[in-house]
Amino acid sequence: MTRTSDACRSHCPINFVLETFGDRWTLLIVRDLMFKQKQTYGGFLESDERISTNILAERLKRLEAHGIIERHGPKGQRQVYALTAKGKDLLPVMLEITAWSARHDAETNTPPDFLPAYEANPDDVKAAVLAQLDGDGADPVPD
Amino acid sequence: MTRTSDACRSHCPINFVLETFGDRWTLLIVRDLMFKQKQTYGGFLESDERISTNILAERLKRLEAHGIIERHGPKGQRQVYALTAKGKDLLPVMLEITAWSARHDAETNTPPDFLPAYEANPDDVKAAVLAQLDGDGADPVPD
DNA sequence: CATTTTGCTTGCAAAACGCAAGTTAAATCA
DNA sequence: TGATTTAACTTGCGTTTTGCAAGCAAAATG
Repeated sequence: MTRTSDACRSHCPINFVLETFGDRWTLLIVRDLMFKQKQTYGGFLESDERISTNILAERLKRLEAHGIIERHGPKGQRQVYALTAKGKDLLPVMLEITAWSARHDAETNTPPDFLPAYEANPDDVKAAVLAQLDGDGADPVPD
Repeated sequence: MTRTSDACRSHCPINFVLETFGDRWTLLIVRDLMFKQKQTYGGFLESDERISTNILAERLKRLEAHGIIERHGPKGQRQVYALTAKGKDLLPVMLEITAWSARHDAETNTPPDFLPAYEANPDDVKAAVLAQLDGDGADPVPD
C-alpha cells in the first residue's frame, strides 16, 4: 500500500497534478466517471485498458483521499462512486487532453466531429458533459 | 531500459496521453522547456523536484521518440533540447492544468494574477508563452 | 595540460506493478 | 430457504520500474 499523503515535491502547479494523477491508471478512472457513465468498481474493471483489481482499489482510495471522488453506500457493501466538484472541475483539462490526442493520434477513437465542435465552441461541449453528469439522458461525449 | 514503443492499451484519447506522460516525471520536463527556459540536461536536473540522472536520460529519449522534443548538437556532445510543434501544442493542456492547481492548491506557486488573467483571456496568455518560446525576451509565465 | 564541470551510464536495493487466486457479503435462483 | 452466482475487494508473489549513489568520458576552464 502506498502512502496516502506523499511528501509533496514542490507546489509547482504541474507537479501538483502529478502528485495525484502521475501514473498510468488514475486518470482513466476520472475519464470513466466523467465521460462513460461508469460509477462502480465492476464498471471500471471492464474498461479496455484492463486495470487490475488491486490497482483499482488503491487508486479509488487515493482519489477519495484527494477529494476528487466520493463513495456512497453502506460500508462493506457495493459502493457508487461519483466525482466531487473538484473532480468535475477537471473537465477543461480532460477536454484539452482529448483535443490534443485528436490532433496527434491518427488512430484516435475520438469521433471526427468532436474537434471542430470543441474548437468552435468549447463552452457548449463543457455544458453538454456537465448536463449529462448531473443526470439527464443526453448524448454521450468524446471517445 | 524500457521499450520505446509500448504496446498501446487503447486509442482512447485520455489513454493516449498517458502512454507518453503517465508517470511522475515526464511532464516536468515539458514544463521546464515550456515555461522555465530550460533546455539542457543540467538545467532539468536543477529543478525543485530533483529528478535523478538515469530517469532524466530515459525520459528525454522517450520524449524524443514520441516526437515531443528534439535534440540539437553534435552527437556525444552537449545537447540542446527544444519542444517540437507537437510539444508546443500541449500548451493549452498545460495552462488548464495550471489553472486547476491554482484553483485547488491553497499553497500553489502560481502567482495570484495568473488565474484571473487566464480566465479573462486565455488566448493572450497562450500568445505570451509562445512568443517567449520562439525567442523574445518577454516576461516569464505561470510559476 | 591539470582540474573541474557536464552529460550521461551502470549497479543495486526498494518500491510499485500486474497477474492469479482467494475471501466475504449481497443478490439471484431452485 | 438453502444453494449458486455475482460483485467488491484483499492477498501473495514474481517482474518491472524507481531512485539513490557511484562511475566515466568528453568538453570547458584555469
